[in-house]
Amino acid sequence: MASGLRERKKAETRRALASAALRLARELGPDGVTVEAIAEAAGVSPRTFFNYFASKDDAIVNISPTEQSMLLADLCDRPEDEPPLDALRAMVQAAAARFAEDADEMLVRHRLAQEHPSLAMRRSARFAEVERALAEEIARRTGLDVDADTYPALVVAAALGALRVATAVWNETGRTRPLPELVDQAFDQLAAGLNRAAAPASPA
Amino acid sequence: MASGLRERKKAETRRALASAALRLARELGPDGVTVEAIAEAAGVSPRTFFNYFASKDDAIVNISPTEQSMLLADLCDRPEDEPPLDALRAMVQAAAARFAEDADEMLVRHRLAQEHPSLAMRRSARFAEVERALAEEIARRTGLDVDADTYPALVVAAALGALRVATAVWNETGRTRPLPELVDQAFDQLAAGLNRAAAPASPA
DNA sequence: GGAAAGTTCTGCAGTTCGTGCAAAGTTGCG
DNA sequence: CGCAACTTTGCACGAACTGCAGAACTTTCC
Repeated sequence: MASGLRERKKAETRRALASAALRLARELGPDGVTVEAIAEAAGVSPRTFFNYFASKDDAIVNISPTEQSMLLADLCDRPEDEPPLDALRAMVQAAAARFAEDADEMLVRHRLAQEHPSLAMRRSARFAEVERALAEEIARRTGLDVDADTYPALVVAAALGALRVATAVWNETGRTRPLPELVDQAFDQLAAGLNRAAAPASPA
Repeated sequence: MASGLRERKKAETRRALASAALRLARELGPDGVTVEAIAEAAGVSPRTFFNYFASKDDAIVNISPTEQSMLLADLCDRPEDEPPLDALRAMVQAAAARFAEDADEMLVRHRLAQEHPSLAMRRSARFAEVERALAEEIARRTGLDVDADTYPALVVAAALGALRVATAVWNETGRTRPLPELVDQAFDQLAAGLNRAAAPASPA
């Protein structure tokens, strides 16, 4: 079995490194923190840091290693004949639910990314890594060619954009509106052809 | 005036560096080429390289320094009362026309990015930098709050996604269909609410 | 319990990146 | 020419990241 002490220690070390990286980055700025400092704060050697994260920025951004495969798995779980945008909406809602669990860390990361665009870039780049796999699944379902038709990659890009935008608004507005509601609103706008906003609450 | 010899030399050095970076990256792989080699191929000192590009990857990807401001300028040139998605479509068409000018280099970069995801990440990250500015312009036009409403950032994300996807399909299919047509198809799909593909040529 | 096998951690050495600084070289202009 | 503004360059430096090989630890199996 694989649930031994070894697995637990690895997971804990990873969390310790990510958490130390985030804390130090907030205190000193992303450029003020070194890998050596992160490793020391987590109680491991600097060399070990690179057994867990490929780069310093990755540790700060900390896209969970399983988040990407979960996105794909959630999409594949949807019924085959469901319209692509609806299947993707469900997938994004599932991801949003996971985000809401670590709401506090998410907020810190969001603020950091606001001030230091390089982190925002790294973050969105992480999500772009799954785009290809998701687009291939949509292509398979629709019988289209992912390399020759615009639809599969486009609908995936729009869906991940909706996730990104909804999360940003959620963080920016201090969670006055629940994240699932924002995700739904974004997907409603996509489904409506993005023709101007469906006014959520027009001011007097 | 600023159109002296100095300006011309700077532009030429920049092109020499970018072109050397791309050629060497194709021959040796992105990791096999060093800044020192790029600088030598361009006939300048390694130190000078960093006066033109912030990183080695930036030189290979080479998003023209003016491309980002051109996107924003093209959007601002559109009439105020035009529907946002239509204004963005025109902006993307203008960008696509610029892309078509350097079609050959574009193709090499596309192939490199296919094989080395880190370059693709850097590339899309470059485009993400303008998202904020574009979203603010859309927010201004629609009277929405860019931080509190999903619509402005969402429609911009979808439009840039359409540009990215259309360009990818264009490169992938060997330019059998003109880029403007692919861009139009992508925007038609967005305007139609992404509800399955508007079949371009259904198989028998 | 204890040895063998498999893994993770760690130190070390080395390459490359990227930056600050100040001197040297170029260009623009009167 | 001669001064001002700008660009290039060399130097030094810290930090990122990688390969390697041995130490330390877990797991497994007897």
